[in-house]
Amino acid sequence: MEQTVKHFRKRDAILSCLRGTDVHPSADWVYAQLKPQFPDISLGTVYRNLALFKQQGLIASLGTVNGVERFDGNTEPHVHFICSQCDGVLDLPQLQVPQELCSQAAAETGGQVNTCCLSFTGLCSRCNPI
Amino acid sequence: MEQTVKHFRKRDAILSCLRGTDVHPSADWVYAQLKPQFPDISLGTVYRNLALFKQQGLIASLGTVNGVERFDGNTEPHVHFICSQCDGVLDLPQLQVPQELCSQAAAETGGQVNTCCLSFTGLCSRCNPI
DNA sequence: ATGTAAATGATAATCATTCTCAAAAAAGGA
DNA sequence: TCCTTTTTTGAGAATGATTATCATTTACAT
Repeated sequence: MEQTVKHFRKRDAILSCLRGTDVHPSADWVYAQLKPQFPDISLGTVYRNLALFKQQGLIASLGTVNGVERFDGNTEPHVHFICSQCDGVLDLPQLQVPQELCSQAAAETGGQVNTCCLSFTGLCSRCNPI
Repeated sequence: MEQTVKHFRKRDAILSCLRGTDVHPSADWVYAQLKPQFPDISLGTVYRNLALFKQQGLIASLGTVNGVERFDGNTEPHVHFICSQCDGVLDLPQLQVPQELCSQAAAETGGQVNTCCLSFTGLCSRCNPI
Protein backbone atom coordinates (compact mmCIF):
# COMPACT_ATOMS: atom_id res chain seq x y z
CA MET A 1 0.00 0.00 0.00
CA GLU A 2 0.86 3.66 -0.48
CA GLN A 3 3.59 2.73 -2.88
CA THR A 4 3.66 6.08 -4.59
CA VAL A 5 2.67 8.23 -1.66
CA LYS A 6 5.97 8.97 -0.02
CA HIS A 7 8.64 8.26 -2.60
CA PHE A 8 10.59 11.30 -1.58
CA ARG A 9 9.08 13.04 1.35
CA LYS A 10 11.15 16.17 1.08
CA ARG A 11 10.76 16.49 -2.64
CA ASP A 12 7.04 16.13 -2.35
CA ALA A 13 6.93 18.61 0.51
CA ILE A 14 8.77 21.19 -1.59
CA LEU A 15 6.25 20.89 -4.40
CA SER A 16 3.30 20.97 -2.01
CA CYS A 17 4.71 23.99 -0.27
CA LEU A 18 4.99 25.85 -3.53
CA ARG A 19 1.53 24.84 -4.69
CA GLY A 20 -0.03 25.66 -1.37
CA THR A 21 0.95 29.30 -1.21
CA ASP A 22 0.34 32.45 -3.20
CA VAL A 23 3.41 34.36 -2.07
CA HIS A 24 5.48 33.39 -5.13
CA PRO A 25 8.29 32.32 -2.87
CA SER A 26 12.05 32.24 -3.14
CA ALA A 27 14.07 29.11 -2.47
CA ASP A 28 14.97 30.50 0.90
CA TRP A 29 11.34 31.03 1.85
CA VAL A 30 10.49 27.44 0.97
CA TYR A 31 13.46 26.29 3.01
CA ALA A 32 12.31 28.29 6.04
CA GLN A 33 8.78 26.93 5.69
CA LEU A 34 9.89 23.32 5.62
CA LYS A 35 12.56 23.57 8.29
CA PRO A 36 10.21 22.97 11.25
CA GLN A 37 8.76 19.84 9.65
CA PHE A 38 12.13 18.61 8.32
CA PRO A 39 14.79 19.94 10.68
CA ASP A 40 17.59 18.37 8.68
CA ILE A 41 16.54 19.66 5.27
CA SER A 42 19.26 21.37 3.31
CA LEU A 43 18.98 24.55 1.29
CA GLY A 44 20.75 22.75 -1.53
CA THR A 45 17.93 20.24 -1.70
CA VAL A 46 15.41 23.02 -2.09
CA TYR A 47 17.40 24.60 -4.91
CA ARG A 48 17.93 21.24 -6.58
CA ASN A 49 14.29 20.30 -6.53
CA LEU A 50 13.01 23.68 -7.57
CA ALA A 51 15.32 23.51 -10.58
CA LEU A 52 14.06 20.03 -11.32
CA PHE A 53 10.40 21.02 -11.09
CA LYS A 54 11.01 24.02 -13.28
CA GLN A 55 12.68 21.89 -15.89
CA GLN A 56 9.79 19.43 -15.76
CA GLY A 57 7.28 22.22 -16.14
CA LEU A 58 5.66 21.50 -12.78
CA ILE A 59 6.33 25.01 -11.55
CA ALA A 60 7.26 28.31 -13.15
CA SER A 61 9.72 31.06 -12.42
CA LEU A 62 8.79 34.74 -12.38
CA GLY A 63 12.37 35.79 -12.82
CA THR A 64 14.23 37.59 -10.10
CA VAL A 65 12.93 40.21 -7.73
CA ASN A 66 15.71 42.20 -6.12
CA GLY A 67 18.29 39.63 -7.13
CA VAL A 68 16.34 36.63 -5.85
CA GLU A 69 14.55 34.14 -8.07
CA ARG A 70 10.85 33.76 -7.33
CA PHE A 71 8.76 30.71 -8.15
CA ASP A 72 5.12 30.11 -8.86
CA GLY A 73 3.18 26.89 -8.35
CA ASN A 74 0.63 28.07 -10.88
CA THR A 75 1.95 27.35 -14.35
CA GLU A 76 -1.05 28.82 -16.14
CA PRO A 77 0.02 32.04 -17.81
CA HIS A 78 -1.13 35.01 -15.79
CA VAL A 79 -0.14 38.55 -15.02
CA HIS A 80 1.81 39.67 -11.95
CA PHE A 81 2.12 42.76 -9.90
CA ILE A 82 5.39 43.29 -8.04
CA CYS A 83 5.70 45.74 -5.19
CA SER A 84 9.00 47.54 -5.43
CA GLN A 85 8.98 48.31 -1.72
CA CYS A 86 8.13 45.03 0.00
CA ASP A 87 9.03 42.75 -2.93
CA GLY A 88 5.61 41.14 -2.68
CA VAL A 89 4.17 39.51 -5.77
CA LEU A 90 0.45 39.41 -6.49
CA ASP A 91 -1.50 37.67 -9.20
CA LEU A 92 -3.75 39.74 -11.39
CA PRO A 93 -5.98 36.90 -12.54
CA GLN A 94 -8.50 39.16 -14.26
CA LEU A 95 -5.94 40.45 -16.73
CA GLN A 96 -4.98 38.57 -19.86
CA VAL A 97 -2.34 39.20 -22.47
CA PRO A 98 -4.31 39.41 -25.73
CA GLN A 99 -3.67 36.37 -27.87
CA GLU A 100 -3.15 38.75 -30.74
CA LEU A 101 -0.01 40.12 -29.09
CA CYS A 102 1.50 36.66 -28.82
CA SER A 103 0.95 35.84 -32.46
CA GLN A 104 2.31 39.23 -33.47
CA ALA A 105 5.40 38.51 -31.40
CA ALA A 106 5.89 35.16 -33.07
CA ALA A 107 5.48 36.77 -36.47
CA GLU A 108 7.95 39.55 -35.77
CA THR A 109 10.76 37.53 -34.33
CA GLY A 110 10.86 35.01 -37.13
CA GLY A 111 11.78 32.53 -34.45
CA GLN A 112 9.75 30.57 -31.97
CA VAL A 113 7.89 32.09 -29.04
CA ASN A 114 7.46 29.88 -26.01
CA THR A 115 6.40 32.00 -23.10
CA CYS A 116 5.08 35.44 -22.43
CA CYS A 117 5.50 37.40 -19.24
CA LEU A 118 3.64 40.54 -18.30
CA SER A 119 4.23 42.18 -14.97
CA PHE A 120 3.48 45.52 -13.45
CA THR A 121 5.56 47.10 -10.74
CA GLY A 122 4.62 49.76 -8.26
CA LEU A 123 3.47 50.00 -4.68
CA CYS A 124 0.98 47.52 -3.32
CA SER A 125 -2.00 48.75 -1.35
CA ARG A 126 -0.18 48.11 1.90
CA CYS A 127 2.97 50.02 0.91
CA ASN A 128 1.18 52.85 -0.89
CA PRO A 129 0.86 55.84 1.46
CA ILE A 130 -2.86 56.66 2.02
CA MET B 1 35.30 76.22 -24.59
CA GLU B 2 33.84 72.76 -24.20
CA GLN B 3 33.06 73.38 -20.56
CA THR B 4 30.41 70.72 -20.35
CA VAL B 5 31.83 68.38 -22.91
CA LYS B 6 34.15 66.25 -20.86
CA HIS B 7 33.05 66.61 -17.27
CA PHE B 8 33.55 62.94 -16.64
CA ARG B 9 34.88 61.17 -19.63
CA LYS B 10 34.24 57.67 -18.41
CA ARG B 11 30.80 58.37 -17.12
CA ASP B 12 29.81 59.93 -20.40
CA ALA B 13 31.30 57.06 -22.33
CA ILE B 14 29.26 54.57 -20.37
CA LEU B 15 26.04 56.39 -21.19
CA SER B 16 26.99 56.77 -24.84
CA CYS B 17 27.89 53.13 -25.07
CA LEU B 18 24.51 52.12 -23.74
CA ARG B 19 22.66 54.51 -25.98
CA GLY B 20 24.63 53.51 -29.03
CA THR B 21 23.80 49.84 -29.05
CA ASP B 22 20.72 47.68 -29.33
CA VAL B 23 22.10 44.59 -27.62
CA HIS B 24 20.58 45.46 -24.24
CA PRO B 25 23.93 44.93 -22.60
CA SER B 26 25.09 43.76 -19.21
CA ALA B 27 27.54 45.73 -17.08
CA ASP B 28 30.25 43.36 -18.16
CA TRP B 29 29.54 43.91 -21.84
CA VAL B 30 29.80 47.68 -21.40
CA TYR B 31 33.05 47.21 -19.53
CA ALA B 32 34.51 45.10 -22.33
CA GLN B 33 33.40 47.63 -24.93
CA LEU B 34 35.07 50.55 -23.15
CA LYS B 35 38.24 48.74 -22.13
CA PRO B 36 40.14 49.41 -25.39
CA GLN B 37 39.39 53.13 -25.22
CA PHE B 38 39.91 53.38 -21.44
CA PRO B 39 42.41 50.69 -20.53
CA ASP B 40 42.30 51.59 -16.84
CA ILE B 41 38.52 51.59 -16.48
CA SER B 42 37.20 49.57 -13.61
CA LEU B 43 34.19 47.28 -13.61
CA GLY B 44 33.11 48.95 -10.39
CA THR B 45 32.85 52.26 -12.21
CA VAL B 46 30.58 50.71 -14.80
CA TYR B 47 28.32 49.25 -12.13
CA ARG B 48 28.29 52.50 -10.19
CA ASN B 49 27.36 54.63 -13.15
CA LEU B 50 24.76 52.24 -14.50
CA ALA B 51 23.09 52.29 -11.10
CA LEU B 52 23.25 56.07 -11.11
CA PHE B 53 21.76 56.39 -14.59
CA LYS B 54 19.03 53.98 -13.70
CA GLN B 55 18.16 55.93 -10.61
CA GLN B 56 18.11 59.14 -12.65
CA GLY B 57 15.85 57.55 -15.23
CA LEU B 58 18.39 57.99 -18.02
CA ILE B 59 18.43 54.28 -18.74
CA ALA B 60 16.21 51.34 -17.92
CA SER B 61 16.73 47.81 -16.71
CA LEU B 62 15.10 44.81 -18.32
CA GLY B 63 15.64 42.68 -15.26
CA THR B 64 17.98 39.75 -15.30
CA VAL B 65 18.61 37.27 -18.08
CA ASN B 66 20.28 34.13 -16.82
CA GLY B 67 21.26 35.77 -13.58
CA VAL B 68 22.74 38.89 -15.19
CA GLU B 69 21.09 42.31 -15.21
CA ARG B 70 20.52 43.79 -18.65
CA PHE B 71 20.16 47.46 -19.44
CA ASP B 72 18.44 49.46 -22.12
CA GLY B 73 19.33 52.93 -23.32
CA ASN B 74 15.79 53.32 -24.62
CA THR B 75 13.56 54.33 -21.73
CA GLU B 76 10.40 54.45 -23.80
CA PRO B 77 8.20 51.52 -22.78
CA HIS B 78 8.42 48.76 -25.33
CA VAL B 79 8.18 45.01 -25.63
CA HIS B 80 11.12 42.62 -25.62
CA PHE B 81 11.89 39.22 -26.96
CA ILE B 82 14.48 37.16 -25.11
CA CYS B 83 16.17 34.17 -26.69
CA SER B 84 16.53 31.44 -24.12
CA GLN B 85 19.43 29.90 -26.01
CA CYS B 86 21.77 32.78 -26.80
CA ASP B 87 20.38 35.21 -24.18
CA GLY B 88 19.95 37.81 -26.90
CA VAL B 89 17.34 40.51 -26.40
CA LEU B 90 15.40 42.06 -29.23
CA ASP B 91 12.98 44.96 -29.30
CA LEU B 92 9.53 44.38 -30.66
CA PRO B 93 8.74 48.00 -31.45
CA GLN B 94 5.52 47.24 -33.29
CA LEU B 95 3.90 45.71 -30.23
CA GLN B 96 2.23 47.78 -27.53
CA VAL B 97 0.75 46.86 -24.20
CA PRO B 98 -2.84 48.08 -24.43
CA GLN B 99 -3.39 51.09 -22.23
CA GLU B 100 -6.51 49.36 -21.01
CA LEU B 101 -4.41 46.65 -19.34
CA CYS B 102 -2.40 49.19 -17.39
CA SER B 103 -5.45 50.94 -16.01
CA GLN B 104 -7.01 47.60 -15.16
CA ALA B 105 -3.84 46.70 -13.28
CA ALA B 106 -3.93 49.94 -11.33
CA ALA B 107 -7.56 49.37 -10.50
CA GLU B 108 -7.04 45.80 -9.33
CA THR B 109 -4.07 46.32 -7.11
CA GLY B 110 -5.56 49.18 -5.17
CA GLY B 111 -2.02 50.51 -5.06
CA GLN B 112 0.06 52.49 -7.47
CA VAL B 113 1.37 51.12 -10.76
CA ASN B 114 4.61 52.63 -12.01
CA THR B 115 5.98 50.44 -14.75
CA CYS B 116 4.86 47.65 -16.98
CA CYS B 117 7.05 45.02 -18.54
CA LEU B 118 6.04 42.61 -21.28
CA SER B 119 8.52 40.16 -22.68
CA PHE B 120 8.36 37.04 -24.76
CA THR B 121 10.87 34.26 -24.55
CA GLY B 122 11.71 31.60 -27.09
CA LEU B 123 14.28 30.98 -29.77
CA CYS B 124 15.43 33.79 -31.98
CA SER B 125 15.59 33.26 -35.72
CA ARG B 126 19.29 32.45 -35.49
CA CYS B 127 18.89 29.84 -32.75
CA ASN B 128 15.69 28.33 -34.10
CA PRO B 129 16.49 25.13 -36.06
CA ILE B 130 15.49 25.38 -39.76
C1' DA C 1 18.85 -8.80 3.45
C1' DT C 2 21.36 -6.85 -0.27
C1' DG C 3 22.75 -4.26 -4.32
C1' DT C 4 22.21 -0.26 -7.11
C1' DA C 5 20.67 3.92 -8.47
C1' DA C 6 18.95 8.27 -7.00
C1' DA C 7 18.54 11.87 -3.35
C1' DT C 8 20.34 14.34 0.40
C1' DG C 9 23.38 17.23 3.89
C1' DA C 10 27.20 19.69 4.59
C1' DT C 11 30.08 22.58 2.79
C1' DA C 12 33.10 24.50 -0.66
C1' DA C 13 33.13 26.98 -5.01
C1' DT C 14 31.29 30.26 -8.29
C1' DC C 15 29.86 34.44 -9.99
C1' DA C 16 27.43 38.84 -10.31
C1' DT C 17 27.17 42.73 -7.70
C1' DT C 18 28.27 45.98 -3.91
C1' DC C 19 31.33 48.06 -0.63
C1' DT C 20 35.64 50.26 1.05
C1' DC C 21 39.13 53.45 0.95
C1' DA C 22 43.10 55.72 -0.61
C1' DA C 23 44.42 58.13 -4.82
C1' DA C 24 43.21 60.90 -8.81
C1' DA C 25 40.35 64.16 -11.20
C1' DA C 26 37.07 67.96 -11.46
C1' DA C 27 35.11 72.36 -9.93
C1' DG C 28 35.40 76.74 -7.88
C1' DG C 29 37.47 80.27 -6.24
C1' DA C 30 41.67 83.65 -4.77
C1' DT D 1 48.04 79.47 -11.85
C1' DC D 2 47.72 77.57 -7.13
C1' DC D 3 45.03 75.92 -3.54
C1' DT D 4 40.81 73.79 -1.35
C1' DT D 5 36.89 71.09 -1.47
C1' DT D 6 34.04 67.68 -3.47
C1' DT D 7 33.26 63.96 -6.46
C1' DT D 8 34.82 60.09 -9.06
C1' DT D 9 37.65 56.33 -9.76
C1' DG D 10 40.69 51.76 -9.40
C1' DA D 11 41.85 47.99 -6.99
C1' DG D 12 40.49 44.63 -4.48
C1' DA D 13 37.85 42.79 -0.56
C1' DA D 14 33.16 41.53 0.93
C1' DT D 15 28.57 40.00 0.13
C1' DG D 16 24.94 37.04 -1.09
C1' DA D 17 22.40 33.99 -4.09
C1' DT D 18 23.06 29.95 -6.51
C1' DT D 19 25.59 25.75 -8.02
C1' DA D 20 28.86 21.97 -7.59
C1' DT D 21 31.11 18.26 -4.97
C1' DC D 22 31.20 14.17 -2.52
C1' DA D 23 30.46 11.00 1.05
C1' DT D 24 26.35 9.24 3.22
C1' DT D 25 21.65 7.92 3.28
C1' DT D 26 17.34 6.55 1.25
C1' DA D 27 14.12 4.14 -1.84
C1' DC D 28 13.10 0.25 -4.18
C1' DA D 29 13.72 -4.22 -6.80
C1' DT D 30 15.69 -8.22 -6.37
